[in-house]
Amino acid sequence: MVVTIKDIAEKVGVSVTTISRVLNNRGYLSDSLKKKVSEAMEEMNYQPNEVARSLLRKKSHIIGLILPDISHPFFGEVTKHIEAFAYDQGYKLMLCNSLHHKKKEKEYIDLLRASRVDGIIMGSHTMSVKDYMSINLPLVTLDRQISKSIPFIASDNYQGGVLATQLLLRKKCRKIAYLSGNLRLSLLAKQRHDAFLEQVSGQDAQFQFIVKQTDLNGFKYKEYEKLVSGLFQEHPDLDGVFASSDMLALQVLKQCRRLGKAVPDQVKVIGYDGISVGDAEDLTTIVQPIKMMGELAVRYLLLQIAGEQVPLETILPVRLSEKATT
Amino acid sequence: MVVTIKDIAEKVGVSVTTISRVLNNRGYLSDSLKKKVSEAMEEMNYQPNEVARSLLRKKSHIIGLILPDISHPFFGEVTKHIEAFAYDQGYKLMLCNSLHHKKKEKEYIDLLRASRVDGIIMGSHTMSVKDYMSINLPLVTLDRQISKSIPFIASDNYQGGVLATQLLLRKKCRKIAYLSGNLRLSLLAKQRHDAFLEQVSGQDAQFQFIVKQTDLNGFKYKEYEKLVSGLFQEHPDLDGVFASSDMLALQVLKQCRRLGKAVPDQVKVIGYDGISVGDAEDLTTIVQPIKMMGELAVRYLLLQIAGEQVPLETILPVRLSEKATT
DNA sequence: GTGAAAGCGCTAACAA
DNA sequence: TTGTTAGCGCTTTCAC
Repeated sequence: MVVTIKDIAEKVGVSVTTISRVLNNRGYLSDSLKKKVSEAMEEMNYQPNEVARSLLRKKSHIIGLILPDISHPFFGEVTKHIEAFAYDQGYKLMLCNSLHHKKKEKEYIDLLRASRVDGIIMGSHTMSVKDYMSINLPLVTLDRQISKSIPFIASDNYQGGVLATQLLLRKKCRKIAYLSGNLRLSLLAKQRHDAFLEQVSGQDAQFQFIVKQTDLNGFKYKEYEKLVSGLFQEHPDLDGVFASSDMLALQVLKQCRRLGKAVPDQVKVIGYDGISVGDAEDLTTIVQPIKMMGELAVRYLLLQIAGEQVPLETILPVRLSEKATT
Repeated sequence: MVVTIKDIAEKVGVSVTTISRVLNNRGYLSDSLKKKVSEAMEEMNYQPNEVARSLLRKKSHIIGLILPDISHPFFGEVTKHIEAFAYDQGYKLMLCNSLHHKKKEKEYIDLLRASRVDGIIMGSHTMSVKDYMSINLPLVTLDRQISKSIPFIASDNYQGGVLATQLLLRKKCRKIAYLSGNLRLSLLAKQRHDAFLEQVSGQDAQFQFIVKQTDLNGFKYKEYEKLVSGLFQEHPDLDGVFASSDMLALQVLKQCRRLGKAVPDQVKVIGYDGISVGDAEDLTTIVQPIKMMGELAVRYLLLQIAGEQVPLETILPVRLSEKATT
C-alpha cells in the first residue's frame, strides 16, 4: 500500500498531528524532530496525498483548460505558456479538448466542476452564454468573448485586420481575398473581417475583393485545402490573400506552389497568429502576443480564485511581421 | 457553498446513503425515489465531489502526461489522440511539460504521485533509469525507451530510416545529409541514424554523406535554422537531405527557398513524423502512426491500472508518404 | 511542544 | 428498500 502520514507517525513514534505540522511547517517544532520526520518520509518514499488535502481545503490547485484542439499550433503554443506560468504558481493543468463539440464541452465542464478544479480557462466556445454563466467557477476566456461579464483576454483583432489589409494595399494588390474559418464561431475573428472590409471599401472601382469562409467548425486542413484551391480556380487573377490564420496561409502558399504562382511576385500572402510553423515558411503575418495571452489568462484566473477583481476586457497589441511572402 | 450529498438528502428527506446509491445506481431503488433525487440534484445544480470519491476509492481517473513540449506539433497531435481516447475511457488528463528540464520532470512526477494519478504516460526522458523505476505507478513510455522493463510504444524508427534513405538513393542523390536533434537524447531516433548509415555505407566512392546534429535539448527553431544554414554553407553541393523531424525539414525547405535552390530538382528533402504542418508544405516524409501510438499508450496504461499484463515493447509500422519535395 | 478528536464529502459494510 | 456507522488521509481546533 501507499505510505500515509500515519505510517510516518508510527515510524517516528509521534502523532499524526505532529507529522502534519512538519509537513505544513506550522507551530513550534524542534529541529531534531523535523529532521527525524523528514528522514522517515524520505526513507519511506512518502508523498502527501493531495486528494485528501484538496478535500479538506476545498482547493485542488488544478485549473481546467478547455480548448477546441490542442493539436492546432496556436493552441499548442498558448498552452505551453499557460502550463509554464501555472506551474510557477503551483497549479496543475487539466487538459480538455472540446473538438468543437457542444456535448463534449458541456461534459468537460461538468467533469471539471466535479473534479473541483479551482477555475477554468475557456479557449472554446460552443455553448450558449447562459450555460457559461451557470458554471459558477472562476473563469477566463481566451481568444473568445462569451459575455461582457466574463473576463476575456484577446489580442487586438481589429487592428490586426487593419495592419494586414493595409500592407496588401500598400503593396499594390488589386484583387484581394480574405479567407477565414466560420465567422459566426468567433466574434473576435469577425473583427479582422470587419477591419478588412473597412480598409478595402475606400478603394477605386477597379479594385476587387473576395471573402471566403469555411462553414465547418473543426480545423480540417483538407477543408482548408479545398477552400483555397476553389478560390484560385474561381479567381486566377488574385494578387493578394489575407488568411485569418497561419495554418490557412500555409495552404495558400501550397496552392501557389502547385499552380506555379510566384510568391510574393504574383500573389502576396499574409497570415495571422505568428506561430512558429509560419516562421518556418518565412510567412508574413500578424503576430499575436501568444505568451502574454497565456500568462494573463492564468494570472487573471488566479486573481479571481483569490477573490480579487480582474478586468473584464483585456486587448493586447498585435504587430506585423513582414517576411518573404509579401 | 457548494452543494453536497447531504443537502440533497435533506431536501429529499432520506439519508445520504440513499443518495449515494442513486448516484452509483446500486441496490434496489424505487423509480419514484430515483426521480425525486435526480430532480433535486438538477435543481440544486449538484455535482458529486470527485475529490472525495477519489480519496475513498484510491482512484482518481486521472492520467498524467509528461511531454517535453506540447507546442511541438508532433506532441500536440499525439496529445490530441491521447486525450480523446482517455476521455472515451472515462479518464482525464493532467498535462505536464518538462521542457527537457530534469528538475521540472522530477518535480512533476512527484506532483503527479501526490495527486494520486492512476498512471503516467512519459513522452519525456531526462532522468536516470533508476529514477523511473522508483516511480512505482503504472507507466508507459511513448516514443522513448527508458528501460526494457517499462512498456514502451514507438514506431519502427529503424525501418523509417531505411525507407527515407532508400528513397533518396533511388532518386539518385549523390550527397546526402542526415540532420537530427541530439542523438544522445533518444535511443529511438538513433535507430533512424543507424539505418541511414547502414544504407549509405554500400555506396560507391563518389557518394558522400554528412551527419549533423544540434547539441541542445529544446526544440529551438532558431537553432534548427542555424544548423541548416550552416549545413548549406559548408556543403553547397548537397542534393539530398533526410531530416529527422518534419519541423527540421521545414527549415531545410526554407533555406532552399532563400538560397534559390529548387526542390526537388536540385535538392530532395524528406522529413520524419507526418504531422499536418508538413502536409501543408507537400513535404515528403515518413509517417508515424501518431493516432495509434496515442491510443495504445492509453490502452496499455489502463490495462496496467487494471492489473493486466501488457507488452513491454510495441513497435508500430511507419510508411513513406511521397509528396512534392522529392 | 505535542496529542486526541472531529470532520472534509463520499462509499461500503452491516443492520433493520 | 433504506439507514447507521465507520473510515479514506489529511488538517485543525482545543486540550494538556
